[in-house]
Amino acid sequence: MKKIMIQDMPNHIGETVKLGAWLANKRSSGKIAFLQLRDGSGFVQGIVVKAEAGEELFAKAKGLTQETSMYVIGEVTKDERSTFGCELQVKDIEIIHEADNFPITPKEHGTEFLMDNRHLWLRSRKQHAIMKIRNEIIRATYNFFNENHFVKVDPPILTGSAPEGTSELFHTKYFDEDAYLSQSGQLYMEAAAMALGKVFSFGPTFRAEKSKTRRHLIEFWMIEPEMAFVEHDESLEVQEQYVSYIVQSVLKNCQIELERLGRDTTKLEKIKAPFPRISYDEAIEFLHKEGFEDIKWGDDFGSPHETAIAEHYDMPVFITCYPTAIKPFYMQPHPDRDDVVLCADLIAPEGYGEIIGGSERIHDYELMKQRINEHDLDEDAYAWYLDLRKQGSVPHSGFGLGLERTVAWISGAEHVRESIPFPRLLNRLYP
RNA sequence: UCCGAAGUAGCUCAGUGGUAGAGCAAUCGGCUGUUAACCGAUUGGUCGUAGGUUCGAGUCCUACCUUCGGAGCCA
Repeated sequence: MKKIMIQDMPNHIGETVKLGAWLANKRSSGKIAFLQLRDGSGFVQGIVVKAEAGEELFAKAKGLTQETSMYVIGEVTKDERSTFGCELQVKDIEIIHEADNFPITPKEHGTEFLMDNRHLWLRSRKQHAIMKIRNEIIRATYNFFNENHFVKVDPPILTGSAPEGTSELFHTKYFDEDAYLSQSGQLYMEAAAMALGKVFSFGPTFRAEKSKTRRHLIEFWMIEPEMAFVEHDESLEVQEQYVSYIVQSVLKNCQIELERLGRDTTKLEKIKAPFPRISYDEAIEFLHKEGFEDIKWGDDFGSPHETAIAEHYDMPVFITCYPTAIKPFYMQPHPDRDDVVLCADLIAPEGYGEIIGGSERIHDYELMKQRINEHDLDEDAYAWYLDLRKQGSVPHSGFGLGLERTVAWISGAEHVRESIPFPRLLNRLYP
């Protein structure tokens, strides 16, 4: 007998097959039992009719506890009453392991309880769907960059110096030296771009910030492309094409998941390049018109400001050319004015916040050296980075996309903690 | 760190100073097409912790602990 997975069942209509599955839930009456089965690849309903299955099998089916693992043997039938299109007429059940008091019942639960049981919560339909969408975004990312001739490069996670002086770093020991967990691979990716042209990284990032919002994780995953001979405007085009590509991939390949999450896909269908662009200057003017009187030119935007701007569009929006003073040291100045830099943040719609931060990087040696000193950074720690500007330096740009915020936005999750399997939060290192 | 909210059964919550409650889960029974199935019964409590006010505190007061949401910071 053929052992198959639930996702392949539509190709085996009329055949008797064997499934390895867990019991997600069950409903039963005196003469018929409905087993909600899941095997990771999908969910399907198993039917046990007493008259056909016999007393013994029917009693066994009725007595199954939630999340019991088993092999189920039965005939695959087409049935329009099933949302999946087919069902399994159960002929035999071989219990592998009986689950004992599974804590996540079919009713409501609070987030704290669910997070304490994250290792089990992942089995639920909604979490399963979000993880599938996360996977699709990762798959689409590799596809997009491979199709566009980017090379994947892995920057180090243990670093000896701070890439940006601002955020807090996780400190650790590297034998007798001090070391820090990476909060961005960007500087290394710049070196890689000088070797391979167009590169991208995908890896974990660590920020020891005491942030407690639905948009923040202590450990999160970032995709950081870096492109030689690519200037600011060209980088924005790559960004909007990339984001459009992943949204369209999810729409195409995760229909069941989006439906299960109740996501309004009409909003996602509109996401197609080009995206609107608004300069920092225009954004300040816009905010004044919207009644944010306290903000003045030179201030950084807070999250209410970003949301007000994003609400004005049904697409992600670029906010470009921020004041030099509130941005990191490595950003290229605007060619026509000294007080702003060639950078852009991409703000997702529906209040999901900034999903991309990017910029053109300074490629002039003297200017870079000056900025390092202006920011009171240790020139010796950045010697290799400065050296890149002495050996055939070229204009280049790059950006970083936060995976979890993107997953949360596309899947419609309330909080980024649901968009990563085991979130690391301010007060959570377990499970 | 600051502002706000919360902590009562395994879970989600109600409880107006006077006998500790419901729904779900679990257990038992009923029901032939259920979709968080339904119906009946049973089991289940150190009311976050420590003090105080009161004849009497889950309820009022004080302190502390924990959690959640938001701000700042950022992707």
